[in-house]
Amino acid sequence: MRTKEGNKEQDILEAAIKIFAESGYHNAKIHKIAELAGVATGSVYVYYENKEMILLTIFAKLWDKLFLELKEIAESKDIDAVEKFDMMIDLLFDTFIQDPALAIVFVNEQNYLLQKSPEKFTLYYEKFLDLGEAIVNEGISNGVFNTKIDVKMIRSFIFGGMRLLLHQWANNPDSVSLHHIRQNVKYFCKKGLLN
Amino acid sequence: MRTKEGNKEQDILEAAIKIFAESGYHNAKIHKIAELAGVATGSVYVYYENKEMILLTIFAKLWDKLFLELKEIAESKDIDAVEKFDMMIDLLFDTFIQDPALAIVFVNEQNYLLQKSPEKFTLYYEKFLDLGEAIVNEGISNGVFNTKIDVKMIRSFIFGGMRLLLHQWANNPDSVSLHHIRQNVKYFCKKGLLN
Amino acid sequence: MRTKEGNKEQDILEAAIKIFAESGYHNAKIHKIAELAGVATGSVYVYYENKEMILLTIFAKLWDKLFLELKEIAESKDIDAVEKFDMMIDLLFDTFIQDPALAIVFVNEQNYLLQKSPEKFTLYYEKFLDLGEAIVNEGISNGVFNTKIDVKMIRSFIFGGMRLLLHQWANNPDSVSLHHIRQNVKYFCKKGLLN
Amino acid sequence: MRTKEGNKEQDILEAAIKIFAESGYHNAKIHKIAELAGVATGSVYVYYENKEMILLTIFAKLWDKLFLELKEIAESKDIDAVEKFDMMIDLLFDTFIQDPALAIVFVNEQNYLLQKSPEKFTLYYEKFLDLGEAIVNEGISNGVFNTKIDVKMIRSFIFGGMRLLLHQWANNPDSVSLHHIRQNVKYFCKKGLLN
DNA sequence: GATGAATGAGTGTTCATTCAT
DNA sequence: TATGAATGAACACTCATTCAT
Repeated sequence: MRTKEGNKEQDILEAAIKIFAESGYHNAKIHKIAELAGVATGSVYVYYENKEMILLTIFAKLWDKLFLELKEIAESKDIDAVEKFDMMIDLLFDTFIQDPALAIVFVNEQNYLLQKSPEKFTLYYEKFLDLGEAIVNEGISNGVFNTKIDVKMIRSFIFGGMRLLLHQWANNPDSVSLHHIRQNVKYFCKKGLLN
Repeated sequence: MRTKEGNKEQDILEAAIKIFAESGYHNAKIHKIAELAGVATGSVYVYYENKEMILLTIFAKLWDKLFLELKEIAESKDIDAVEKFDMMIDLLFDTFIQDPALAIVFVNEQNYLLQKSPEKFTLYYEKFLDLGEAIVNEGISNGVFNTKIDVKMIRSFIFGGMRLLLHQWANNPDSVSLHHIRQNVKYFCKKGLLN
Repeated sequence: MRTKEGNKEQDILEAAIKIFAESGYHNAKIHKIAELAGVATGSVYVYYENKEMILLTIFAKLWDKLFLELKEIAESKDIDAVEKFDMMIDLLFDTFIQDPALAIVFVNEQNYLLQKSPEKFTLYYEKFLDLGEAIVNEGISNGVFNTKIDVKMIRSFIFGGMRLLLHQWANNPDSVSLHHIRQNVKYFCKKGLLN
Repeated sequence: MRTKEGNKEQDILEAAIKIFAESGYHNAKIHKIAELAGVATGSVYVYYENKEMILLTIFAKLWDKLFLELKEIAESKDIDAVEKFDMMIDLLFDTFIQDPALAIVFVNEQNYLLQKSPEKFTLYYEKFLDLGEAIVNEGISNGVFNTKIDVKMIRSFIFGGMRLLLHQWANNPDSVSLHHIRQNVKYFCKKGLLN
């Protein structure tokens, strides 16, 4: 039989990220993804049920990775809540710094997926946000973060703020230093959160 | 007095906001917009060059309105910077509270437009953000806001955070009180900004 | 507005009959039908929901016409059952003699439709067969047709026999005289039916 | 002894009959046939050149079998023509009673093959019909069947009639007794044929 | 301006067939 | 022989846009 040489499944996913980032999900053509991945058009459908499943897989893998890494941070015993918060911000920035195209797809298409197939999707990302919430709650319990804020709300606020900054950076990586963005976000958020 | 034609132009725009909110820009059908507006499909093209121009017009009007209202706030002599900041937050929330469908379109499609036709679009929205920046800078000059933050960055951060909260609210208006969101945002941001 | 000139709906149907007859329903291409009808591909879908609906419409019109004409025959007071039977045979032959392509489509695709969408289809054709059955029953009541046969069965038998003969004729109209076929069918069936 | 390979060839054929009966030839998927046969998709092509050859093989085997059995009947010295006719009808009914799926394929796809590849196909089935014709001619020579009918025509008529009845039965075997169908067909045909 | 029938380029998806192993 | 991953040509159907009236 003709066997997989290399990893077509992964090649297709990476090609899709690039094409989705360039043209947006709705204007991306399957045959362009196949071309970039170096496979035949039909092969895309050997690995993915349809176009939407490609997008869903991109997000599932992203959120899974983020969740697992944040989990390790959140469960560390010898790190205080403030530092954990810092590390969470770093985790997000570091993830996208390594793959700006992924950052663009993430920023542009997350809402679409959320509206189109919430049932397949919400889980992945709620789990991540829940961990972030836990970190802030830990800080509140320890008396370092103040009690006046609604954590569920602020976690979304911070997430949304970072998303937009990432978007601006991913579309024009040379105009701002990601390090600078990161410092500002940390400073601003911690000032808002600390007692 | 608005002529009959003027009404159609507006009817189409309002219908488009609803349809775009429901289905997303890319899945919205022109004939559905025409139907909802009570005009023939072809009439849409009497008033708008093409589909994208409808979306662009929605955003242009929105940002224009926001800009003009924020300008009035920013230019008031007898209001201090902190209060101006509060009023800016209120302006955004009040605008979208009156038209949740508009809020959804705004949140979901802003990025698309920004990427697709930045030349036609960026102006509108930069002008608004510039005013917001000016308010914060005023606070810094007056010594009430701290100097450690990069205002350009934080204006985007705050904007992105509010956008996501609005999105969650617009999709499920009953789950959270907009008043509650607003209080939290104000509290968190001012704590982050104040000296 | 661009109005229908001529009768595109009918043109498409006639083109479809020809293309279906030539290539069979499954190998017929919509764009070939459009081409033959002298319209754009998309126009086919202005008049017909999809490919299957074209086929269904062909059959619906055919059976409707046959039913109405047979009804007139069946209800005539001054014609005896044997003559009505003759006229029924003539009706079928005359219909297809006028449109051999229709005969081919009818013979080749009736089974497919019957299996694929019986709910939309059976009605039309059952009504025709019921009338044929009534004619034979009338002959039985009058004592001219014999009582040993199951009319429901024989009506299908005769129908199937005629269908195959029509098929052979439609595919090769010059090889046999339809008049000859008709005489034989009438002779054979009446001999089988008469007391 | 059948080799393993021989079994696969047969397994595929039997699976194809079932799948063709269920979905129709054009909607049948090769991979479904392979699955049902318990072989890999590619193996189908080890035994059959292509999809059409599978169908052709089904018919070739069927007509071959029918031909051989009818030949034995036709050549019997001590059976008269009328009885031979009866036996021919029985042969057809008995064949399909044993394999209703085959009956469905036979009825639905015979026309398609006839049109698509007459050169590869007509032979098989003409030979069978010729034998049937010979039986009727024998009856005519012997003076038991009447001379007014065109035998070539009536053989098709009878064949077409039986085909439709078989189709109705195969699709709904419980609604009618095949025995009953058979009696009616024999009675009707012989009455039509006899002097 | 207003209409809506007509257009036709465009694309996601299917699936018979191939072929390296 | 046997496999099943890989292929890519093919096509039904969509829909933004046009334009004759």
